[in-house]
Formats: sequence, C-alpha cells, structure tokens
Amino acid sequence: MTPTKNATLHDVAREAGVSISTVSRVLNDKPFVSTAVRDRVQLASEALGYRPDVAARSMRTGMSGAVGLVVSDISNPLLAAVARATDLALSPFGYALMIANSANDPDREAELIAAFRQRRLDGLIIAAANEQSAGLNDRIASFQAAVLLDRDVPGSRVDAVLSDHASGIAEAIEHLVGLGHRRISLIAGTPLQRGSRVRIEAYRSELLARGISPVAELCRIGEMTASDGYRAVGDVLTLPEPPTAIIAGNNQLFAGLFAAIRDRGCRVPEDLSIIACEETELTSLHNPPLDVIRRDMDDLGRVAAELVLSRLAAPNRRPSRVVLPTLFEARGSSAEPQGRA
Amino acid sequence: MTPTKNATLHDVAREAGVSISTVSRVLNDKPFVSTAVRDRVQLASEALGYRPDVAARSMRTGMSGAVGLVVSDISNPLLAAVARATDLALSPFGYALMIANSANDPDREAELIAAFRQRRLDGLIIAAANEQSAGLNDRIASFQAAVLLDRDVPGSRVDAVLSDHASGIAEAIEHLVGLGHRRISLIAGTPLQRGSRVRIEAYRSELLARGISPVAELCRIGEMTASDGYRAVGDVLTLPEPPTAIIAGNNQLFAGLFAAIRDRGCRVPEDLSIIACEETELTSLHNPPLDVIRRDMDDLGRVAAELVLSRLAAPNRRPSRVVLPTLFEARGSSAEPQGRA
DNA sequence: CGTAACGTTGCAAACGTTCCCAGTTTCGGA
DNA sequence: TCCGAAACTGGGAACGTTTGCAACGTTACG
Repeated sequence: MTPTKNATLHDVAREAGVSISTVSRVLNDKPFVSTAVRDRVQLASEALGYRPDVAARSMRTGMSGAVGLVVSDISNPLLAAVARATDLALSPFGYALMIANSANDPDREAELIAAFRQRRLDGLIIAAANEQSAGLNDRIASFQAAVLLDRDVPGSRVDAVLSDHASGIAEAIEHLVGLGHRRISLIAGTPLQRGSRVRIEAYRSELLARGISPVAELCRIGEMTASDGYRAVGDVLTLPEPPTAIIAGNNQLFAGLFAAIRDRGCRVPEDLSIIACEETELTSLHNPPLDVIRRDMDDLGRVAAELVLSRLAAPNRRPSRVVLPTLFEARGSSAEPQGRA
Repeated sequence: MTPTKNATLHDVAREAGVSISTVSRVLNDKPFVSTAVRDRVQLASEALGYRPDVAARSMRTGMSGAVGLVVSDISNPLLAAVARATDLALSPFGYALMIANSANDPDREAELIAAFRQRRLDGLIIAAANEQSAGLNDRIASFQAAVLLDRDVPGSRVDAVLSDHASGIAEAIEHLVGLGHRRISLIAGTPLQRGSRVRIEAYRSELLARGISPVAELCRIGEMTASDGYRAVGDVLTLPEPPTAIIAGNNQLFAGLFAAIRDRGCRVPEDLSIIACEETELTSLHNPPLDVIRRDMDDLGRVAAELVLSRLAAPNRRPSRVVLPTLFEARGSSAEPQGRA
C-alpha cells in the first residue's frame, strides 16, 4: 500500500545534486544559499514529496512542534470547545495538539505532565486539578510555554487566560435580589480551582453588599458531578427555610439541578428561580431559554493558543494574564419569589 | 526552575557503572542480564528519575507511542466522548492521543493525515469526511494500525468499529407507524458518511416494508449544521401535506429541529412527534425526556482504541469489523398523530 | 597582481536511543 | 580437567535532522 519509504534529506540532496546541509538550509529558509541552488532544491523536494521527519528534528532541536492540553475531562462540552478553538489557532502554524484527561486527580495529572515533558511538547495548556498542589509550579515551568487555563496558581510566573467569574455572579445576584429574592443558594465545585473559588467569594460578597448575610446551608461547596448537584439540590430544598433561587456553579452541577427540580415536580420560575453557569445545549434550547452566566469558550481556547505561540516567539517576555468577560443573561428561568409576590 | 537537564541513558549507565547497551536492555526488559546488574541499573534509573526520550526512541524504532484521532469537530459532545474513551483505553499502555479537526473537509483531512504520518503516529482512528475520497484508502493504510470510526470505505482492508444504525431506525419507524404515523420525515446528513447513509437507506426500506412509499420531499439529505436542520424543518412543515413525525439524523440536526418547533410554537408530541438520533443533555434532561435512538459513544471510542492496540500487537491479523448496537427508546416526544387520533 | 573578505557549499559532529555483533565470562558435561 | 555452549556485557553503527566550522570560489580593493 505505502508507495515507498518516505523521502529524507539525503534523497532530496541526491536528487538535487547538493549536500544534505544545503537542503536543510533551503528548507529552513536560512540565508547564504544561491537562488539557483535554492530553486533546484525546492523542485527536488516537491518532486519527492519530502516531509521532514519530526522525530529526528525533535531530537536535534529539542522541540516537537506539539502542544499539550490537560483538562479534567475532554468530554465536557465546554472543555471540548476549548480544545477545538486551541487546535484551530495552533494548526495554521504547524503545531499539533495532544490531549490528556486528568479526571481531576492531581497525581494522575502530574504523571500526564511528566509524559508530556518526556515527549518534549513545546507548550502546555492546563486547567490544573488543584491549584495548591505541591510542586505544580515547577512541573509547569519546565515547559517552554505554559498557559494556565482559568487557574490561579500561587507564585506562578507563567501566562494565564482567566474568566471574570465575579462580575457574572455579581450581575446574577443583583438580578435575583432585584426580583426580591433573599434566600439564594449556590451549588459550587471545588474551591481548589479558580472558577468555583471566585464564584463562591463573589456570591458571598455580593450578598453582603446588598445587606443579606450568607447562610452557610445555602452554599454548597465541593460538589463535582451531576449526581452531586442532584443530591445537593435535594438537600437545600428540604431545609426548613428553602431557597427561592438556586445558582448552579457549572454545567454538570446544572444538569443535576435540572434533573432534581424535574423529578420534584418543581415549576420554574414559579416555584423556584434557577441560573446556570455556562451555556449549554440545554440552557440555550430549552423552552423558555434558561438564565445563564455565560462566557465564550472559543475565546478562552484561542487566547490560550495565542499565548503559547507568543511565548514561543518571545521566551523572555514577562508573563501576561488575559481576563475575558462573563455575561449574565436573564431569560425565562427567574422570576419574583412566590412568598413575596 | 528546571532542576537539571533530563537524565539520559548515558547518565544512568555512568551512575550504575555499566554500559549504555546494558541499561537499555534492563529498561526494556530484554533477557541476558544478570539480576545483580539489573537491580543496580533499576536503582540508578530511579535515583536519576530517568525517562526515555521519546524523540530518540521514535527515530530509532519508527514508532512514536502516540495515536491520532481525526474527527470533524471535537467540540461535538459525541465525538468528545469518543475521544475521552479512547484516551482512557490507550493511556494505561503509555500511548498518548493526538487530536485533529477536519471540519469535514477532505482536503484538510488529507493534510492532517499527512501531518500525523510525518509524526510517525503508531495508529490512526478516523471518522473520514468522505468515504469516497480518492486515495483515502492509501492514506489510511500507511499507518501501522488504522481504525475507521463508523465509516465504510470501499475496498479498505483496515479495522473498523461501526454502529448498527439500521436497527435503531427500524425500531423508531416501527414505533411511529404503530402509533399511526404515515407521513414521517427524516432530516439526514451527508450520504458520504456511513451514519447518514445507513439511516437514509433504513428509513426508506422500513417504510416500504410497512407498505408506505417514501415521499421525496419528506427525506432531506445532506443537511449538516443546526441551522441547516432548522431550515429543513421549516421547509417540511410548510409542505401542503406536512409530516406528523420528524426524525433528526444527528445531534446537531436535532438541535435545529428543536429550535424550529420551539419557534413555531409547535407542541410535542400533540402537534408533532420528534425523535433524535444520539442522546444529548437536551434529550435526556428535557421534561418530558425525548425519544431517542441512542448508542454508547464510550464503547465506540474504547473499541477503537482496543482495535489499535490489538493491531499493533498482531500486525498481520486479518481486519475485523466490530458492530455495536443502537437502541430506540420511546419516551415523551411521540404520540398518535392528531389527524388520526 | 596579490590578498582579504565575503558569499556559498560540504563535512562531520552531535541529539538519545536500539540493536547487531563481537568479546568475555560462566557453567555443565564428558 | 578441559571444551563447547550458553549467559552476559560493551562497542559502535544507525535512525534523520540541524549546525558549527572549514574549505572553496569569486570579487573587490589596495
């Protein structure tokens, strides 16, 4: 099936009647080659369909032309969107994308990073499982170009692309309080990751700023899966004083929230107002569409890729932190609380 | 930041007081090494935190320890699920996963495959954009292990994992006809890909088998995006004799279908029965849950990975085609058609 | 006309690994 | 006790590329 062995520099050199070094220089656009020779080599290279061997080049240069992406779970549509955007931004420059799933396990993540370094990946884009993880900084900094994906690792000196979760939460709380809600629940993920941590902080401070003292039972922290969310929602709704509104801290928790209120026969927004963090098929297509704190995951992935490229081009520029907006959109899933209406 | 340069075989050899060859033998579990030396080398290797350089090994062996996955768009949750399952199955064996998006463009796809070969990827898992694409077979066969992901490439001699779309469609049609539907519409994707093609064929033959002659206007072929689906649904619903049931051929088309009926104020299932191919957040969480022809994408990805591994272990075994089931689940989005009730 | 300088080219050494081959030791059986 | 074979070990080539350095030819200038 395979036509022949792949052509090497040696083959091209023989075909063009020059030395290997000259061919290399031509194909890498190095100076000091006469145009006559240059053309001859180009032609020979085309004729043989030459493609440089990545392994050999990698061994010699220490670069692989590939970038790694470490996320908890690529099957999460949000992270998949980031992956696509990253690939889209990297591939025009010849970079390939390698993906690994950490399952939010710091040990596994460390192993994945080591495997990536072993492969000499030029860049690393990572949504670390635990921002406090010991040695994380060193592991990350061992890459030529590292980008933190919505993570804040203390003491790190690498690029980062972040979402402004606080303002989204602030808008949502303002909206709910404006409608008359006083008992607002937040189902949030692990505080070891910036997204959840910032949301929790903003939730508390925004309530306080509006003269509402946060109730511990209404703020659930460290819930990770949809079934965690389902259970947490059941818990808060059976409190003596249940919330009149619930914010789900990410798309998985929102799936749990949505299933829970469906199973309880809870009407939205009459009985309960709900707000999702992150736009998904469910929030956008549901009738009526659901209130959501959204952000552009494509932007996130694209900016991450651009930071990698820019870092590879200028290894010594100082680390930059790009902050992207989040936006609250009130649609059909919030209303005045029943008790107050 | 980086502690030191990475340890090489040479370093380990010096540390253990043996030759490079011996170290290589030990670490590759080759025979003919005394246990004393073996232990000494193991120890030295541990102490220095030795990790073989993938590029060097790749150059020497021609293998990269990585597998490529080519799909139209990784941000499609179904394909992302496949990617995750593939990674999960490959990573215990030390294989890494490289992902590329073809955007369903055969030319771009060919370029991606070439880039993967250049990187000496050991395996290729591909959901080809066009099964008829010229030279596709040769491009694929140039990999040590190639797996077609729900694709049927004429004349190919490689492994494949397929979904039994026909039986899912058959069950769905049987269900609808049993309810009394006679005008059933199918919004399908490109016939250049097995999924859509088989669904279209099954749709027609199952209607015929039940004494219903297929109406050309009710079967829309080649619709790709959600907005294509949206438009197609609008078209069929404004026909002089509109359908009483619509099947959407994939998750994107279903998103279009769902948006279209929402915007038209169409009640489900009173005014129209709808069935989705592929389970998504929307179909499973919607209240009531929606009828769906589902399959296990995890299985698909896992089997693809297993086929790659098995092929790498036994390069000469004859190609195998694994067929995985699809399952129709009637839930809340189909009912007897209004005109007949 | 000689020579310095420059533009152009080729040689050969790395990069880190695997593996063939040859050399050395060990061991069992005659 | 000796010898052949088997077990063990090290040397070195090769994989395909990039790159420092030397060598070559040409030109321009003194």
